[in-house]
Amino acid sequence: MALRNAILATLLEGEASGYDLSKGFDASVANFWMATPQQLYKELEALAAQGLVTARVVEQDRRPNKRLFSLTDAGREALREFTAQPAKITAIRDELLVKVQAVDAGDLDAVRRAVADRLEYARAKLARYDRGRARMLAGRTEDEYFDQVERIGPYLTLMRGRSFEKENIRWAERALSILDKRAARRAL
Amino acid sequence: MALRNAILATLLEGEASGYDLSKGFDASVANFWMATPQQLYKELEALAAQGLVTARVVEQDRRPNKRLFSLTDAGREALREFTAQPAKITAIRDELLVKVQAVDAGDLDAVRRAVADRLEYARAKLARYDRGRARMLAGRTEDEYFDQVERIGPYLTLMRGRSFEKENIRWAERALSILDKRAARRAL
DNA sequence: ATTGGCATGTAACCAGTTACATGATTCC
DNA sequence: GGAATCATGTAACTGGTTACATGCCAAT
Repeated sequence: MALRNAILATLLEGEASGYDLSKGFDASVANFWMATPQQLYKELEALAAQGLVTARVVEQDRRPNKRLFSLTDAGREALREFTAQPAKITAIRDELLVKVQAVDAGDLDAVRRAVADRLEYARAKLARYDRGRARMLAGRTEDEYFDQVERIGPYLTLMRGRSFEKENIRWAERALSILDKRAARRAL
Repeated sequence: MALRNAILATLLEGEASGYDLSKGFDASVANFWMATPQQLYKELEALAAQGLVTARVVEQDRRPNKRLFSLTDAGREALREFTAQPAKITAIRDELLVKVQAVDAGDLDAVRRAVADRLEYARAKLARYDRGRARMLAGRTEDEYFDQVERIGPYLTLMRGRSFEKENIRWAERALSILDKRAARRAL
C-alpha cells in the first residue's frame, strides 16, 4: 500500500519497466522511496491486476523483451486519493546512527570507517542530485523554472533529497573529527 | 536483528522497562530508530531468552509492576560485534515526499496541509532536541563537553536528529511558499 | 463520568529482504 | 575469458504494523 503509491507517483513521469523502476528506485536516484527489484516486479503485477496500471510488451533485438507499465485513469484516481489522505509520520531507521549511539561501548575504528563510508556515499549522491537539478533548471532560476513548468513535485522532492545529503556531509565531517579526537585520547 | 541492536544501544544509558523504551522510541526522542510498543515487548522477551539482557521486576505501589531490563556482558559483546560489522545503506521512505512528488496530479490543498503538518511537527521536535542538547552541554561548549564526558555517541546522534529537523523546517517553508504560488496560479 | 497515563502482552496480518533461478549481450 | 548490463521472475523468511485485550490510578 505504501510502495504502491511510490510506483504510481513515479509513473507520472511516463511509462517504465520493472527494470527501469528498479534503477530509479535504487540507491542512486531514490529521493523519497527505496525498493528492491523483487518488490517492484511483484507490486507491478498486483497493480496491473487491480487495473491501476497497464502493461505493454516491447520486443527488442539483442535484448530481452520488456514490459512497459503506464498509469490508467483508475491509477491516477488512486494516486489522487492517496494525496488527499492524512499522512502518517515516517519512521526514521538508520543503522549507522545505531552504531554511532553505541560507539562508546563498540569498535571505535569500525564506526569511524562506517561514518567515512557514509560521507563518501553522501558526496556521490549529492553530485547526482546537483546534476539532476542542473538538468531540470536548464539555466533558468528557480522562480523562472516554477513559472514555466507544469510539474513542481519532482523538483521539490529532489531538493529535499539534496539537502538531506548536504546535512549528511556536514554531520559526518564533524562526527569524524570528534571520533578522531576520541581515538587519540584513548591511545594515551 | 535490527531493532535488537537499537535496543541494546539504548540500554547503554541504563536499565529501562518496555514502557520506558516505548516512550524513548516514540516520535519524541527517537533520533535514530522507531518502534511500536508491541515490537519492543516482543524483542525484549527474545533478548532475555538469548541472555543478552536480564530483567528484574520492580513492584510499585499505586502503579502496575514493571520489568526493568539491563545489558548483560553477552549483550555488550553482541553490541560490540554489531558496531564492527559493515553497515548497509539505509532505505529512505517518506510518505510525505511521495505525496509531494505526486502533487501535480493530486490534491494540492491536502498536500499543502501535509507539508504544513510536517513543518509544525519538525518545529516541536527541534525544540525537544534543543532542550536535550542544553541538558547535555550544561553550559559547557561542545569542545569542553567532549573533553569531559565518557560517552560521545548520544550527543552525535542527537545532533544528527537536530540537523535533520532543521532541514525539514527550511525545506517545508520553501515548499509551502512554492505550493501557495502554484495554488494562486491555478485559481486564475 | 471520562480521558489520559502507566504497564504489559497476544494474534493476525502485511510489507520487505534474501536467496535462488535463467539467459542473452556487451564491454574490458 | 570474465564481469557487468539488460530483463524477468519465484520462494522462503524476517521484520513491522494493526487490532485486540486487561486493569488500576490520577486528574479534570
